[in-house]
Amino acid sequence: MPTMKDVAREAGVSLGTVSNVLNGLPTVSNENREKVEEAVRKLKFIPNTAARSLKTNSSKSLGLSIPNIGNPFYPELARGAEDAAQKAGYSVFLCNNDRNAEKEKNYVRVLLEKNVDGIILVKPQVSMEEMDEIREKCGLVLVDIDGEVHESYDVINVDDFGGTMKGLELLYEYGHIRIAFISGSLESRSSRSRLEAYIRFREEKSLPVDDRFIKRGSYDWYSGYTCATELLRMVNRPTAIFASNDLMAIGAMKAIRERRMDIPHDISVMGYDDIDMAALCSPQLTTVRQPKYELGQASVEMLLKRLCFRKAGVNEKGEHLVLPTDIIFRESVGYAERENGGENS
Amino acid sequence: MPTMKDVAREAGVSLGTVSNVLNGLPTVSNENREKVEEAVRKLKFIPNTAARSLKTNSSKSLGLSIPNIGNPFYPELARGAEDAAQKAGYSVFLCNNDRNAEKEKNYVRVLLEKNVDGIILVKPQVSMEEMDEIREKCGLVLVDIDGEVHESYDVINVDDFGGTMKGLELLYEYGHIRIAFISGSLESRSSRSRLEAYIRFREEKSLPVDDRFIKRGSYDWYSGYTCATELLRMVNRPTAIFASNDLMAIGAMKAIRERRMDIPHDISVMGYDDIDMAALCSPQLTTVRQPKYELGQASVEMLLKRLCFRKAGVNEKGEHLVLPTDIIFRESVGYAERENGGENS
DNA sequence: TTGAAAGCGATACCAG
DNA sequence: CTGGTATCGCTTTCAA
Repeated sequence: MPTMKDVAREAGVSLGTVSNVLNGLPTVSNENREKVEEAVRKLKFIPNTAARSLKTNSSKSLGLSIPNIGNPFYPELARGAEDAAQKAGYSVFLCNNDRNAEKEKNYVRVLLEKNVDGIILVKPQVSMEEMDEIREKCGLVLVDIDGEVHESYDVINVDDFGGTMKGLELLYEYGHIRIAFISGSLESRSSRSRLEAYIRFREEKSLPVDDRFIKRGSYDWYSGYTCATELLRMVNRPTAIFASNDLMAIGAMKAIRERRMDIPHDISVMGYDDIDMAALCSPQLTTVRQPKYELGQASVEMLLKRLCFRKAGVNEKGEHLVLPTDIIFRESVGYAERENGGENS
Repeated sequence: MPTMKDVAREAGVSLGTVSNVLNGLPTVSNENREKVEEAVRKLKFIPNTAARSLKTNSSKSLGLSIPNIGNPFYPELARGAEDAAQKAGYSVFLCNNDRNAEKEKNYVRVLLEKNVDGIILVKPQVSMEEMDEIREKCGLVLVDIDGEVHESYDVINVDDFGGTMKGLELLYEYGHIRIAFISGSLESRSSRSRLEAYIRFREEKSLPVDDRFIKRGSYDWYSGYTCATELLRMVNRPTAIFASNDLMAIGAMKAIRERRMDIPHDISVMGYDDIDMAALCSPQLTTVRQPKYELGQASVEMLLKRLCFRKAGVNEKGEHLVLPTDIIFRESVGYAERENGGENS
């Protein structure tokens, strides 16, 4: 492996000059620049990032910790992050923690050892103290956090409350009153926000809240399947099911089809996320779209901004971003049957 | 950020001793060991990998280049790779190249700069010369390669030919003769193997090869959809469709349903890969399972083995592994209608 | 504009 | 068993 020294020798200039050329400093004569570039090509020189990193104390790499790469939501987010990072000359370590706090902690440690310049924690599970420790060593951006956090932190969330409201509003416009809600595991803020929106919505519309219409799943398709099965067995069953994510909505549709009911004629289904599968299943799923790619992109951009501040020594206060959602109307939502229309009167 | 020097001072020992403790060398007195460990804890010391990497010329990290993280096949592979790497104390850089040769080349460069110990190229597009250059600098494992490659390379493929044969055999056992085949883009070895298997199968069973039954898709669901649409418009349409991947099979099912036909009663569909979605769609897709997770795992293990050889200076010849496939029988395949049974006689 | 030299933080060798 | 020290490849003063 040729080093800069070899390049310098080959080009007949000094080490410093090679460095200046490589870093694009204008303070090099054209003649020397060409000689160096020539030598670089000839030797197939590749700079050693470890050495640079050691000297500059910056590795030009970021860490991205996500809960579950098996959920199609996250690869999309990761791709957004990766693209944004690459554009800025950074690489990213993708860490899949399987929603396991231990694993997450472990990865953080590894990332810190790798000397990453910053870390993005999606659905972080580490404690406040640990976050503070991380921030002492590198930049930190929190995505989809549970609970409140000091305003000095950089945070990005998606507007779960608003998105759920919009989704429920759509069902309401289609005449649905008996709307069931399949929630995700309530440990996470986003799950709670969605559930809160459901409850608030019923209050605002003065609809009775029947607790039997609220089911608790765990974001995998099978839990959607079982929750829906219970819902369908009720004597006065719902005319619409709002699931907290698409995977559960798809599981619910499966349960519905197995009971030989038609979607959306007999019952409407609405999901959340807009994963690829939502457009692929049949009927195609009407859903609340989360800006997945943009989320990844925005977190990296926010992190990069933070790194600038840190380098400049400014202690800019934390940014708090909330990304909006859209409704994607497809086939799985239709008008409620008349017979159910008067339920509430 | 505390360094080993700080730890040494805090513990009242020398730098060398700290290093020995950190690396678990037995040549340290218990007393000193404890003093050092105490100091490490107190200072929250985290070793700097860049420095270590510079000295040892090993970064304890690997690069994994995949074609498309949006295809659910690859996250699964990536997870297998990551788990195996982590177990051995390695981290992995995930690089998504969007099936773009330029991007892939770029990533290879970045990985080399990062001083990764090895690179796994899935569906590599780089030239032979470039591969050789990579091998000069670090370990290299090729997964799912196109065409032949020198036997000194480490290669892992999945048994596409055999898997396709098994799948077609199943359809045959269910009485299907008029089997259509939707291929992927033929630039890749795996696609070609699957198509070759189809042709061979027809020869072996002495079935006529009707070229209109062979469609060429591009591995995304929409191409499966359009190919199937054409197939269904034929006067003497197929009784079964074998798609080269699940995404296309699912697209095909969509086309079939839109024509109000029943699966598998009117037509059977078979996929390839066994992505999560295959169990989720309805009817559930019968498919040829690829060992995705195992593929990632095996590539890392092979790479690690190669790294051992390299370190030891041995030039062990390349390993060539072919992973087997399974048939996953679900709902989308059924018996062919009698009327078609005699087609071939 | 260029070159020489001092480190960055760890490892590993060798003398004690 | 321990401590001192050269070294990895690069960046970054500082003098020439």
